[in-house]
Amino acid sequence: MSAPVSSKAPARTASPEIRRQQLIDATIASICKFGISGTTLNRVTQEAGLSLGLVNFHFKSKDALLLAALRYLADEHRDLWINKSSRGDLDPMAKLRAIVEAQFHPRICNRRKLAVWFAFFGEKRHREAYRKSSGEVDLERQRITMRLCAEIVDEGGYEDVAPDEVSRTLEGLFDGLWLNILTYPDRFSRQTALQDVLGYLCRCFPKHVDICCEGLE
Amino acid sequence: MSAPVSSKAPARTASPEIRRQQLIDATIASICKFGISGTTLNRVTQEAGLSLGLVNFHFKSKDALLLAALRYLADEHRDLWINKSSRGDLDPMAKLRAIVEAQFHPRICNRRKLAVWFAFFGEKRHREAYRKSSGEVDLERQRITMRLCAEIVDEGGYEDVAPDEVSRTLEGLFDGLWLNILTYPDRFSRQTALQDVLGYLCRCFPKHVDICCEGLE
DNA sequence: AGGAAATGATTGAACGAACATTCAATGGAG
DNA sequence: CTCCATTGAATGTTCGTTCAATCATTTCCT
Repeated sequence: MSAPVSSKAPARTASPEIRRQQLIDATIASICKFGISGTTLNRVTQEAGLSLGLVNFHFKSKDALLLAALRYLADEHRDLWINKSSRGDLDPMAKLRAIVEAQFHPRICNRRKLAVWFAFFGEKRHREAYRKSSGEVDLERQRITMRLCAEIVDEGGYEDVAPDEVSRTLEGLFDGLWLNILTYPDRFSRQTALQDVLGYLCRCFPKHVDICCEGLE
Repeated sequence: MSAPVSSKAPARTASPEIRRQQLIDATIASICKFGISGTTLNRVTQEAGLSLGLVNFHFKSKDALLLAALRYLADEHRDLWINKSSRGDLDPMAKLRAIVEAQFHPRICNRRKLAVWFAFFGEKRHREAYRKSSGEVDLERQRITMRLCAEIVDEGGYEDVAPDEVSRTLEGLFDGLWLNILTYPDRFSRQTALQDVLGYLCRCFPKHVDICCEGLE
């Protein structure tokens, strides 16, 4: 009856890993609602149901907590496309499409998480923290899309397509459509964004149209 | 000799209009360096060479100052394309190109001002202020590009081009390329951005290629 | 196994720095 | 003299960080 290890026992004390994740989740929720400057340690710990002092125990400082939240999102995003884009059984266009779909996957592309990305983009100080922490992921993705485009150009003999131009355009589309989904959700959605990016790729690589545009509309 | 109205007289007192513009300029400079949350009234007035109390005299509050700075940028931006896009002597593609060129005009597309845009995008509270203050400008531009695309489609008989898709893609490219220019200036520049957007339009409207891509590369 | 020390996790009050805003006093122009 | 612009010290609030005290769990000894 007084079983202490019951399934619903809230566990007064828990492992650092669990507490760190709880705090990261609460930080993401708080940044979405109040922005980085409005995210106080009081709010984060309240959202997590923990006490104020825990943040500086499990993290060194507020900045360290913010960076941990950013790193968590960056890793979650990268995991979504890095596997498919290196699988040997997929052709270049399928890999490229996998990267695009990862960009607008519901787990990544939702108001809660988009708000965090743009919170870091919004101030020079945090933007530089972002570059140091996750800039390599962006560069890696751009390099991969550029290489995939080069392979597709070879396959299809697209002489008028410059892989570096396409890769830059894709990077621009990813961020810009994210921002518009966040700011104008009534005009931009995950679905229209996916359609627009794949539509662009269809114009670049029309002979691959059956691959890149299947299942749309 | 003791001329009081000399050219270099710093003018201890000035008209509200001048003071307001001084404070707006200083605010833009401060937001670029320190972000919105790092923009204190002390820093703004110090940057402007004025005293602390002047802000709440010429503006109601810090928020009102921020909104005035945003409105100033939005108007400056809109002025750059609204005229050309409604001139009767230009064909649709020339108008469309004028809008694209305004987006990456040096007066608009520089680190100082891009930083302010994304400062407002970075937090829910400021993002909503942006929507109320400048959201209509974005909607207006998207409507115009959509209408221009429809006219170009009629001209060229482009049956496979959907104007709403192109207008959404352009909006995405504008914001996303801005962000990448701000974050990765070594990989993205005004020049490459202009080239990439016009390159996209060339793929949509290949029969207008001579118009939209002239003078590039 | 029983219990006591040791280790680790948790709490929230207290502190000092930074901030927006107020306002009484001062300055200068007309 | 009157009115408007200007000044900057003072005020009250908010926030990150610290830390001594408390609680829970593990370890180790008998």
